[in-house]
Amino acid sequence: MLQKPRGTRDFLPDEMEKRRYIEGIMRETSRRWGYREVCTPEFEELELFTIRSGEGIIQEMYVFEDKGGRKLALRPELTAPVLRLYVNEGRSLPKPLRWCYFSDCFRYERPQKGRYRQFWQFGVELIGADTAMSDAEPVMLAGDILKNTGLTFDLHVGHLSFVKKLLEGVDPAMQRTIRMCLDKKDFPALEDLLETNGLPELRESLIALVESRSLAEAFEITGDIPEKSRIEEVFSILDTSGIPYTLNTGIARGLDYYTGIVFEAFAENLGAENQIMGGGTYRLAHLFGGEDTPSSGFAIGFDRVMVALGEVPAGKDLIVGLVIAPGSREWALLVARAFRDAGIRAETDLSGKGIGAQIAQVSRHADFAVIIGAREAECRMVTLKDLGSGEQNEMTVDEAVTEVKRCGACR
RNA sequence: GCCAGGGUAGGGUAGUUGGUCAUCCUAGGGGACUGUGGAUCCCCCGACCCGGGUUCGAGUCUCGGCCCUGGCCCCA
Repeated sequence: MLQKPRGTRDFLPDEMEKRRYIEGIMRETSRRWGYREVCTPEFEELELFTIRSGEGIIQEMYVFEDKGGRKLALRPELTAPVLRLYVNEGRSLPKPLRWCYFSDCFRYERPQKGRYRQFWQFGVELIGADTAMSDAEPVMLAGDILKNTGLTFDLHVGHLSFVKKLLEGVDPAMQRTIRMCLDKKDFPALEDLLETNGLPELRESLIALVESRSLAEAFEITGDIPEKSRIEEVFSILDTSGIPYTLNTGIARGLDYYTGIVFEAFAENLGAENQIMGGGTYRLAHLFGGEDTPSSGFAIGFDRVMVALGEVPAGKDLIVGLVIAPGSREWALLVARAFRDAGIRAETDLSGKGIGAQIAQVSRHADFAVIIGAREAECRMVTLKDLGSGEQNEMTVDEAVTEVKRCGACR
């Protein structure tokens, strides 16, 4: 038997309804902040993804050549495509641009809990603004979205300038290695690293910085830095907004295009892959042929959010099953139309069996049976049977629709 | 790429020191049943992950692969 490719998943209706419900919360929250949806191609020129990350990431992407010999890749993320879109089409739009997206991405990696080869990201990009407010907005929006999904999470916010200041003058490759240790809070490895590279004097200040829990503490360690007042303003906005967050000056965020604010969110019960969101301020547009443009954004690992949420009480549809006697089909179709026009999910019998068998069938999943037999068809009525209580009455279609809607409203 | 534990109908399971036609539950389909309930009864469908090896004989032992679940690495 054919199987789905490794690291991919099928979704049955029950699960799709939950996913759409949560997705809807994310979309609606973004809409309320003024973020409008964009969509980019499922695949892009390979170069779009290697241009800043190097050839190394090719082995973790789905790369292929089309019939015209073009080197293409299934998108492994969405920030680069969205910025490419901005450079191609968005430069003459009034700034700032507030964009969001919800799309699938592909990475050729070893699957594990919360990590799949096809996965969905919900993200936003705020392009063309460079103020404390524009630094803070995506952080606040990310917190708002995650909160509205009902998730329990920790939001960590940091700024790259602190660590950069302490590592001034250190070889860039070494800086990255050090930042990775800080990100993981792997202090033994950090000590080793500093020791063997003749930088032992950094040990105390770096560890103190990462452990610091207030801006004042952090600035005490780094001394004055040019971005100080901007950073203070951003965090003061976050404080004023009431969003719960933790200062974390150790956040490294994988690659180097982040410029200032960086933030991440973590959920429980996710095992090793517990990061559900990451973002920051960055500069990318110039790499894709645009002007140097300040931007800021984040992406949420949608599948991880779904895993972390566990059971989601997806709103159950109220279901009406139409029980149709032979000869009443014409009237039944009109009745079905009336229910559907009223927004009610109505399913007609397909078996052609007897009334009793149809009711038995319908009662397995529907809330109401609408019985349309010869008697009802003749006088243009229906019999509405509440499958919960067993009560049934003959009435007009309008009355039946009203009655079902009334029940739907009070559930 | 590495490590650990797994893989028997759609789901869940039994299978002895290797020995009929592989157990049971559930789900699914059909019927008993042409004006009223999810029941019951009957019938049907449906599996040893794949391949080599040992053996008279492999679901069982052995090796390799694939896949699943976690973890490491990485994580744009």
